[in-house]
Amino acid sequence: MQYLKIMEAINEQIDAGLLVAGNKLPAERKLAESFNTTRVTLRESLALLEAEGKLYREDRRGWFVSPQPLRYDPTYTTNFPEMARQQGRTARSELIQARLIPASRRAASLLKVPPLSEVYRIDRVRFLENRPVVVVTNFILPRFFPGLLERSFTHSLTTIYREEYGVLYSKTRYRVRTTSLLGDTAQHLRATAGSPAMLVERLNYDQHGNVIDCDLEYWRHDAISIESTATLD
Amino acid sequence: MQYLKIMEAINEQIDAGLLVAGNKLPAERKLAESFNTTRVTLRESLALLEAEGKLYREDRRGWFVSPQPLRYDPTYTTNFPEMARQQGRTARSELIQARLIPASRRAASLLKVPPLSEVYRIDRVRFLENRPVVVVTNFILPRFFPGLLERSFTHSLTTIYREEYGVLYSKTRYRVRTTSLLGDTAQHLRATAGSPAMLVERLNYDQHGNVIDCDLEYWRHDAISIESTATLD
DNA sequence: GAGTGGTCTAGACCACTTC
DNA sequence: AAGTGGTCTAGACCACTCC
Repeated sequence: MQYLKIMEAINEQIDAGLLVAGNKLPAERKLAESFNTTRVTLRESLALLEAEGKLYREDRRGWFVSPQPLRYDPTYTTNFPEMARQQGRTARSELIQARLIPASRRAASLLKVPPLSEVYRIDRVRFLENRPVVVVTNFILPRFFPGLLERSFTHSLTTIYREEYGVLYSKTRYRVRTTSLLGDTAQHLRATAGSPAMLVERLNYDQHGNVIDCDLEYWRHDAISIESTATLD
Repeated sequence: MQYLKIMEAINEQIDAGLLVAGNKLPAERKLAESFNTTRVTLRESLALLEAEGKLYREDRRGWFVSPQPLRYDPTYTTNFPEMARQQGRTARSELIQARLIPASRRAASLLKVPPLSEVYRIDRVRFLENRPVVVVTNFILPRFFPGLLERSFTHSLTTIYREEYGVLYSKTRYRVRTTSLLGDTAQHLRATAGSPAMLVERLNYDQHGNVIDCDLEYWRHDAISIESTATLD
């Protein structure tokens, strides 16, 4: 069980601060040599550290030490840059696309509309300290937001909802699962296909109890820690 | 990218119902041969399906198709067997140990007591349909539950709290992260060291607002889907 | 006892990043 | 142009499970 020993050795170097958050590790061949093993075995150790959220990979670019995860409370409406700012982080979003499309099967089932109904779809990538950490896809019911696509998306969606349409989030239903990154989602996050990820799905209601939109969030799983408080009955 | 194609092929067989939840896959060598590749590449595909939660591994026993995940709402106090029953699942718990010990660093920090304060520690494994899916460790403040260890643990902790000590859960603070299974935890779950996992930490308060206990739950990550509803302000 | 999964070796080629 | 990570091959041995 070499690979466990190598994992522990690298782990200790991280905890001791010899490997700093955000920094790149030496090349795999060099690491393999310094641990006196082959690349295959070394990569097993690295994959383990990736699973634990201590390291992450950028496709073809190498291995990096994971920064602290962002604490994410699904019961808050706070927009993303604001949430990041409260934790002393630097955040920004990039729009991938915003279009009117026939709802995907998953979106239709969440929004409880017939399959292929037209909905707005907005895709964005969000960055923490210039690292892409989450791809967010919103599916939005057009009847509550006529002309939404003509707006600019420089403000957060919640702000546009509130200020231009008088719509407030009042309730959210969320689900969290682990999955892996594939295709475009992986690419936007600079991840290798198959990297472990966290999927957060949310279904949002307005102040009148109507379902207004849902979102699918694919997170680099080391970048997020889901935290919340609940009052029980 | 053979391994993606193999992954898709196996995925389709699962979706088509050719591979049934809970069933074992053919031996790795046979699968490798039938996909005309080597074991190393095949195992990459299997690991990917494991990351997605479609397959799971039992250490040295082979690969199995994952059953539906249990929907887990951290804001409910419902005990585990009851929660499973409501979803038509068969559940049981096994006690690993129950002792009075000096609090670990993590437990002391969560419970906000000095390091090495004495606390009860109760470890249990929980099964769904005879598959071990989660190792739960409770750290309990003894001053609220004198003589707790003399009780039998045939009932759920929440029941003992309520009926024998008049203590009710009123608030819970929870945190969800991905991690990997190591050491004893892995063994209790029949998992290979390094298997992906979901860590749920909870800090529980009684009806007077006192912290009474905390728990660390290491889940086979394919066995759980965290779902909840929140009302926003 | 046969077969299986866990682990490891020692290479190779390619496409991409980086300089 | 050099170096790197992504992917793949073709083996091997051991400890364990299962019959």
